[in-house]
Amino acid sequence: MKLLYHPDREEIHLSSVLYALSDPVRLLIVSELSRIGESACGDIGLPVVKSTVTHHTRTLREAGIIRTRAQGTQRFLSIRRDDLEYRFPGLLTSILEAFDSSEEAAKLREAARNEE
Amino acid sequence: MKLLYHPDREEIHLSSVLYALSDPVRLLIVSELSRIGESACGDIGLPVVKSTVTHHTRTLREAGIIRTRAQGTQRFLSIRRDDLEYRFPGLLTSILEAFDSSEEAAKLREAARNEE
DNA sequence: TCTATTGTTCGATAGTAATCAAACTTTAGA
DNA sequence: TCTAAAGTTTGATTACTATCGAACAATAGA
Repeated sequence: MKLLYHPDREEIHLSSVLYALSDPVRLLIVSELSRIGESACGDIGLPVVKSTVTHHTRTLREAGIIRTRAQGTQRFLSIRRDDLEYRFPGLLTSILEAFDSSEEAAKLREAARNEE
Repeated sequence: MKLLYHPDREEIHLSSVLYALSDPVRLLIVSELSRIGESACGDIGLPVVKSTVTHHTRTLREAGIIRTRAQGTQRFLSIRRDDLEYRFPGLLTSILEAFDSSEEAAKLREAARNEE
């Protein structure tokens, strides 16, 4: 397996983080990780196919938002809370609160349920 | 002159806001507006040509982040603080604090000075 | 060893976007 | 009425991206 690149704490850039979080599917991924904690890709209900999930998780990982840990055939994802809080205090919290109370989140979660 | 579209408070969406703020030049525009208050486009020192500024200010306006007021040949820009705070409490503050203390901001401000 | 599971890679498609230069519009003021 | 100033529009370029399906790789377990 390829080595999974994770940027150093100091190499996490605001514009990349905001870009990564500007996609609804990626917001849903992060919101779910925040809600249920570390999870395998496949355990997160998402309204897109596997290869698209890979694309999004790579975007989030390379932006420094999530950490990917390989175990067997699975990839476990978790939020890099400490690093994000260190770099951008309060940012993730306000974004997730806004997302979780949005219509957009509700619609996506429903789309994900219908895909199952 | 065309009518300038501004989304209603309730039509401001998180992903559009994050997308609009994921561009360094647009972050600089918002940061400058926050620092010096309402300003004409041309009074904000930016490292890009006029037509590109128009593009970026339209993106910010259509995302609901800034308001554009026409007066004479000028367009005065200001941040929609109340609407943003209502929709996404704490978000803009944490983004601007992160940006203002970043290397990225320093570099852009220097590039803008050299363009003058 | 064979197979099912989990996720990645690759190729294609269709859409979007950041940038610039050049031409244009609108307005203020001489 | 002319002209200069401030932005906008348009067209071109270049680059990226969200998505899917199909083929692939790696691993756990029977």
